[in-house]
Amino acid sequence: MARKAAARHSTITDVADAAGVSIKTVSRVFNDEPNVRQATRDRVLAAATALDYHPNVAARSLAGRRTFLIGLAYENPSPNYVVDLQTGALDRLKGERYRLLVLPFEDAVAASGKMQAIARASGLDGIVLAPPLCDDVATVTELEACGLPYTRIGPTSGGSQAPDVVMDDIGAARAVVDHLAGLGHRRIAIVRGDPTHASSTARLEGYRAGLVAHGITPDPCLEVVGAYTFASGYAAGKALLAAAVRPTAIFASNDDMAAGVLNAAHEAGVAVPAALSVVGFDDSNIASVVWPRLTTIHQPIRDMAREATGALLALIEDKAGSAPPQPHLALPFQLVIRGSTARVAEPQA
Amino acid sequence: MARKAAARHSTITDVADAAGVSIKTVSRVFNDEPNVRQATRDRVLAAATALDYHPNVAARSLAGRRTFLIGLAYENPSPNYVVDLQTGALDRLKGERYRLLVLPFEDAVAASGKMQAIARASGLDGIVLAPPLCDDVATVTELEACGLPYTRIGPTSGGSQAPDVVMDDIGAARAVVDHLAGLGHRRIAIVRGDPTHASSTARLEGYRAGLVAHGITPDPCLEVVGAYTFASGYAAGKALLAAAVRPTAIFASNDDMAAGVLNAAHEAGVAVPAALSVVGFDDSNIASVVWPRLTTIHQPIRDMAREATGALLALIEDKAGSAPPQPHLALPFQLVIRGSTARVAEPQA
DNA sequence: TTGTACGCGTTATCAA
DNA sequence: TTGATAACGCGTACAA
Repeated sequence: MARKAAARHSTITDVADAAGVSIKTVSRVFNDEPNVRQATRDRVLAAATALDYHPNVAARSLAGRRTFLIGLAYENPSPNYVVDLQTGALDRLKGERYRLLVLPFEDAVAASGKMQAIARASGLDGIVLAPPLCDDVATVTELEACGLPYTRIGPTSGGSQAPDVVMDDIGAARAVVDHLAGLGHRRIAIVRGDPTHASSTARLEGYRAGLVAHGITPDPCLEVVGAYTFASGYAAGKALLAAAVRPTAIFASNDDMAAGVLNAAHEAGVAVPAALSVVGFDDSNIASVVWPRLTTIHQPIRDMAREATGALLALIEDKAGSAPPQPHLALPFQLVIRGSTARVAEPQA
Repeated sequence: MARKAAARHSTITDVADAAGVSIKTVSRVFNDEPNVRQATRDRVLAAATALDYHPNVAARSLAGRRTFLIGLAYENPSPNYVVDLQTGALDRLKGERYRLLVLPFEDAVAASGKMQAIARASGLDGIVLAPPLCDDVATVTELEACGLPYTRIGPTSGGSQAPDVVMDDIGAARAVVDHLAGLGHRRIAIVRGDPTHASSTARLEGYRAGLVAHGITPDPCLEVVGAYTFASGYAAGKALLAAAVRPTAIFASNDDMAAGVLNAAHEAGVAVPAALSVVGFDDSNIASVVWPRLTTIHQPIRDMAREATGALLALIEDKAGSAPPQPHLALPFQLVIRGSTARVAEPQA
């Protein structure tokens, strides 16, 4: 197999010569700078097309001191969530010169303190931090210190000047409890997410507040810890359904765990939603795919990623040092009622 | 908010000065080149650490004529599949200097013929082509012509010199039918995938061959076209179950569609697997999350992506022009039997 | 509106 | 085992 010796690509000089102009003019054309006569511009473009010229990314990066590369850092076990994140970011980048590097981490601890090194090694102009890295203190302070532009998706912790996009997790969890209580449920259990994720705590808080608002005293026995994975939800469901007094409703802190609860219920012969209501969180793909389809909180992950990416671009382009236009953005959640919740069978006193 | 003027990073020159050597020596150290005395190497490394030196990616790319960036191009509606693909590729890249750019396409047609431009605009050293782009003639011939290194995951079409990693789709589909026939099923339906994907055709072929091998005549009424999406599987399931004579088993060409079939069955009050067996394909996350869990074909997507990425690296590094060591690799599938299949209720003559 | 000259931070060549 | 120096292709002052 003869690998052809990849005929050297034409450069800006070639185009300049062919068009009879200086390289600076070619540069102007390709950077949409003003002060180029239309005729000249056309000539350059024609020459470029004829020569199949494409600006060399590396040279541009070196001379321009920017790589047009941004990173998306996350640590999440849910494929649906991850793809939504990526889709949102990529969406915003469409039509821009920026490219996206995905940076999945096994666990946030592994990334802690190494983000700057990673950014430099990868040549990033900026980073979008998704949960739970957005709440990692070491990462945030490091980024803050080295001046690398970054934005955060769904952070809970403060201590950062960076723009972020959030959703009201507490309010959303309350809305879940409202819905359930409205259906007559009083023994409402929660399956928490990974405790190291701030969202896990926020949802627990909203859950408790919701209960209290409905005159129900939070019961520690009804709060079981999961890990945002299907398996952890399954285990939690099994445990909850094996209890002497079963809950009539289970609120899982994400859809994957809710699916696990659903499976546990099926195995135990507990009918959903007739004998047990189940609620998820995220409205990821999985929520519409299990049976019955999950009542859940729609979290606008794509939109959040899109906005966070947009804010990052603004930050990067912002040479003047003027404050970013939208430092903190809150996107609304939405309770999506599907088939996994119903009026409680035997209302309890 | 005072954006700090990002104190200029130290360069190779700084390190060279600090270590009392030439920049070439520093370069040698950072590129693991031989012929550097250990003492010198240590001195350089110490200086680099002290100065917090990180090689500039852009400069390396420009001078070295390689970006250490590879692309992963795909067009797939299933998040699970996509994440598996990415994970496999990233896996292989771990510890390497290469970085990964994800290139999702809305539809292969949009990418057709533009791959080279994209590669150049993104500064790619090479590309991994996942289905269905791996079978796009325009893309392959274009890549072949411009000499950009690429490898393919699961291609069906030939006409390419590039290394690829495949799985025996036909054999896998036959194995599904074998399993079903072994359980006494004779009215076995298939939900096909997107007809523009080569895998769809291969699985259909294996399905038919399997039937014939068991003395069953393929029935066009039992072959319905889907699109590899949950919704299409749901629709297909509804149609199949509404027929006068129902199939006793449905083989969906991927898990997402199988989940759709499952939902249709639940809605129609058809018990799975008691009254209907359902089989998926891929063994993606979704297969273990629905109820009952899906009997399916485990497709080693991560492994395939890992191998294809490895082959790409070999191709890129291969300056000598020697033939790639493993041009075509076939990875084995595996039939995973779970709860969605069972012996047929009323065997038919 | 256009062009000249320099620098960006490496790798590569060749000599020492 | 090391080093001087020329590319690499493009952006940016500054000049014309």
